[in-house]
Amino acid sequence: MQNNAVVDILEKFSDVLEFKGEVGFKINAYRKAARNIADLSEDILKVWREGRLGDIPGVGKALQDKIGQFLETGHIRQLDEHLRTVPKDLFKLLEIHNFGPKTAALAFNELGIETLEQLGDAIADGRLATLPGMGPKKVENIKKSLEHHALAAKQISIGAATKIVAELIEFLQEKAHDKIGRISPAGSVRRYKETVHDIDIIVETEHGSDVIEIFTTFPHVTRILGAGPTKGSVLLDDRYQVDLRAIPSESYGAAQQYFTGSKAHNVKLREMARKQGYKINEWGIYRDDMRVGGENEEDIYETLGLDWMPPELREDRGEIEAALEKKLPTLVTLDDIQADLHMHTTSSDGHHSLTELVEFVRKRGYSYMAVCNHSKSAMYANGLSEDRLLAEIEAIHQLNSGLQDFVVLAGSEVDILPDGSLDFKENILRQLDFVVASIHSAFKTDPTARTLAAMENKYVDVIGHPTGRLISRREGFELDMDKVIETAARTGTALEVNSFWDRLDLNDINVRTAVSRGVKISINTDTHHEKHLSLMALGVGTARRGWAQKQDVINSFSLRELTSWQKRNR
DNA sequence: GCCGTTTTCGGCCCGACTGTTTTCAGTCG
Repeated sequence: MQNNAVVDILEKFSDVLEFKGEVGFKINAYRKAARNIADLSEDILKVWREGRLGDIPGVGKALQDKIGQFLETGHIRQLDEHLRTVPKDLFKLLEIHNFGPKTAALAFNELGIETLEQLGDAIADGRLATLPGMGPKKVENIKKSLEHHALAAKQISIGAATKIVAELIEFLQEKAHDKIGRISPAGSVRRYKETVHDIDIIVETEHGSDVIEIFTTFPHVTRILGAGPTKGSVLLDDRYQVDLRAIPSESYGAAQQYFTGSKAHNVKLREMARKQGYKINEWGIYRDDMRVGGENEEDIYETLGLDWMPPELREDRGEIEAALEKKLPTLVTLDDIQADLHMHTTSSDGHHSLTELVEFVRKRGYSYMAVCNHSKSAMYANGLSEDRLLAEIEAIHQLNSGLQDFVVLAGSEVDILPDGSLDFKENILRQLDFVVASIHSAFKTDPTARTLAAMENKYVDVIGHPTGRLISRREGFELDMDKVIETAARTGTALEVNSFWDRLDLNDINVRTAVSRGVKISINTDTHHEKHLSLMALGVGTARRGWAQKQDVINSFSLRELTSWQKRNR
């Protein structure tokens, strides 16, 4: 799919326009179009070929032409012309904090600065300080940002971010318990975005300075970026930026709404407020300068005639329109989850024995689970031969006979082989209670056809991590998601939302398309160690971002419901 | 550059903070 490439080039185009001082609305139009293309689950090449580019919101005549040029030739003529007259490394320069497009343009025009090295040199020899409007503090801030740029993590995984948030909230509740009331994550962490840029937390307090002072003493703080009465900003372990905002009670809800975003959601909400004669900011919602709400988040939405909506929906992907029509989905919750259906033990590459794992899972309050160790071709993961698998099935039956109110399903994560066949034959599959089929090798060998073939098998219940992507390391393989979803719907095969922070596969967009077409999903942790069991929250967050409801999620079913859903029983 | 039960032209979200200013531009979220 070229979607990412199109998004990338439109963002570059908008950066160039901004550098050149083009009016903000035009710059915004490019960014808006880029964002809407990023939200597509379809291949943009297909959309273009079918002449439907104009159906994408924010893509008008001019952008249709430019996107078409790019898809046809790999270039946009107008952008290439612009690129001849901007710094060589413009996009890297613009990543430097405190060094925005105006400053970059000034530095380029006056000092010829085109690269990060040249910027560093101009700071060192004092030339940057000679620019108009440039004082010693600005130079110092740019210098620090430039140094920090190499260190800082570009994106933080949601797994790392939620862990940090939990630790920080616990820290503040302990050290500042007499000074704080409500406390909550905000920003993209609260929306369960798969990666986040920084971490936002808001706290209800009348003692902002004190609380922020305490915040800066959190053990992992390696740098204090700012600490005032309403906002503190720190760097943890030289990597993770965390912002804490101290908010008085009457504005807590407005601030929570405001800082949760997304930006696109808030912009649309504020446009709507304007039309209705209201104004929204982080302090409250106002009518003719009179505050009409802001203590609770619901105030903002309800004043505008909308139902409150879960943060995971707030991406301007139709949630505001749905709220207006009172048609918001009732999203699946962590409490709905009754089972974990993809877990490994020491038989293949897990850390716990069968009995240990079952104990850990029971403690989480589930009512059943499936053990799905790797199959024989997964050499690297100590995959089970037929004999070992049959022995494991027997062991699980033994275990079940001694359990009350809990059932262990004998399953397997069966490799989908390069030729599209499964790693176990039907005589084995038939003896399993549950089958996840996954691609683990030969990613370039027609993954779509192999996935479709696996779904035609009546013993395959779930396709594991369908696209094979690893968020920080590799793109998913070329999968025709449209065909996969169509076949999943027809055959009654579920698609996995693998909850590992580096997978989250399917992603939110694909979940949305799948459930809208009647495909079931299975939210699994792929647990190899007891500590992975809590990753379920990330999978549920991703499913919620894809508008999944309880009835869309097979592991929110009772065991009886699950069994009657399985295609082998239909 | 996009878009329309206010508009085919004239709108397009809002505020805080910082540093450099003597009234505001730039950056950020």
